[in-house]
Amino acid sequence: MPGAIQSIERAAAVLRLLGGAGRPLALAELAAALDLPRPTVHGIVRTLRVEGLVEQDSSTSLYSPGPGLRSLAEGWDRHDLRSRAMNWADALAGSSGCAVYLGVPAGRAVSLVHHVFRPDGSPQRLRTNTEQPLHATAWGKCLLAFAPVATPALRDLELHRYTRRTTTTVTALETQLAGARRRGCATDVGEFEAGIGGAAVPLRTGGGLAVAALGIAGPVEELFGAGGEPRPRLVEQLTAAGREISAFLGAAR
Amino acid sequence: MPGAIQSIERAAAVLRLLGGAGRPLALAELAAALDLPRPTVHGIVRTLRVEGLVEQDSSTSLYSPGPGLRSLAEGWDRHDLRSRAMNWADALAGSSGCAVYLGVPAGRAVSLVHHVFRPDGSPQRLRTNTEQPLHATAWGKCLLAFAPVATPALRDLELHRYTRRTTTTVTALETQLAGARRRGCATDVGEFEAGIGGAAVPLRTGGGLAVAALGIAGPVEELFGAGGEPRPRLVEQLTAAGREISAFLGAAR
DNA sequence: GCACGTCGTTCGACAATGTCGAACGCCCGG
DNA sequence: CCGGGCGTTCGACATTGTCGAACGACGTGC
Repeated sequence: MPGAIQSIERAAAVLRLLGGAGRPLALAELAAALDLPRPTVHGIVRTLRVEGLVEQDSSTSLYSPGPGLRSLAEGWDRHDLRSRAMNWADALAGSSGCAVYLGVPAGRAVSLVHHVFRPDGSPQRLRTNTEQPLHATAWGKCLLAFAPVATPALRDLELHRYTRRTTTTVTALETQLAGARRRGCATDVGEFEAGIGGAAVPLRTGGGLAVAALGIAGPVEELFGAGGEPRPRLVEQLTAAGREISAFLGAAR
Repeated sequence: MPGAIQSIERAAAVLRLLGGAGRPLALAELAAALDLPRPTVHGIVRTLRVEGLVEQDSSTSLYSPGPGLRSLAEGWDRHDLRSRAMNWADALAGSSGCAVYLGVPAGRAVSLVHHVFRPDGSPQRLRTNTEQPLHATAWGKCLLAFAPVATPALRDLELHRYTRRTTTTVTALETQLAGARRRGCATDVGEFEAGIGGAAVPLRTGGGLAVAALGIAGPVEELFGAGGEPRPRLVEQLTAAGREISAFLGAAR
């Protein structure tokens, strides 16, 4: 099919028009400039609006370039992400009673961009801006499972042993990741620090692309039930927070 | 059709993936991440490459975000445009023997971002960063003709009279613009300064969107033949330069 | 050096999919 | 109150994108 895809060409033209004209444009203007019927253009801008690449003023109904364009060009940077997720992260710490971490991929490791202390007043060390292994933490495994293109291939990881429970073989790690994908949530049962476990869910931007992991951490016996499964109440709170942050990052209102 | 357009959604997802992964990606990686057949993804990236939103390394054939993404998000700013067009503008002045201007839309006027003196050594005043009327200069009319969304509607212009030949009615201006569109080149026969004429062609970015006008200026009798038509040799040089700059700004390849 | 795997790419048939005429409700100016 | 503009929805049609199959090139491990 050596030919360009029509609708994508047209969508690009719409974006260029909106960016080039320094002011919000009406649908009819776009349609006239592109020499296309209004319903056709409307379908395109509706899609772009859902993707967050175009905004529509709710009162004038004029269209202008959306915030997603910038993030398309530059990706999400860590500070951006942190400031947007902070409110939910704090609330999650309060409701779950756990420490909360926000991790993004950084080469062969996961970098923690945010850390909320567990709200019980116990002594804790701030872990912001530290790096942790991908294969031994809930947030690391979460990124491996849901953001495969932003993380190294499994066979390129050094599966260093941190505790007795650390996973050190590729195949075992793969089955864990498959389970995490199925469940929508990755876990760590004391694999990095003995006795300290965690659970993490992906944060996704507009297109469903995972860009970060939101995790909670605490004593293993507090996070996990007898069967080794994470406690449903916590998983629910975690996934709910993840969904909300994703919805906020993601374009779709 | 209250549903998103599939191919545009997918294209956006591709762009996000390429932007999110900090490294060039292989086609197969994209296909795997999107869970789509490789030919399907190939069609999408081919289109995006033509649009300049994606680049493909010719040796590794890996895909990465293209330069057009940035210009999508920010449009072309005047300094950018100037630096990119300068080489050709200087050469055009040399070969044509005329002064060369580069104009961009600025509200109800055309703003001159670059000015090359005519190479005959005659005394001239630098016009960079001055504004001139849209309706009375070749570059202004060029923008009106080819960049209608970035310029005001004709009826919102004040058609002020500068010389005896200035066009001061909307209908006359419209027929001139139609002629310019047909010819691909707008002209000015001493309508702003008596005896000084000009000709201008649009500069287009990736999608064919006109963002600036490239013009030459000189004595009317030098630029125009007896019939009032611009001299073919000059028009040819001008359009050739415009094509080359557009190709450089433009995405393709 | 052969066979194999994987890559990016092309071809082509099918049907899913986007396109666009017609029509709706809405707001504004006459 | 009407006429004309807007953004938006509906729906039938056929255009158009999708994807299985296949090709040539490249690199690898028997």
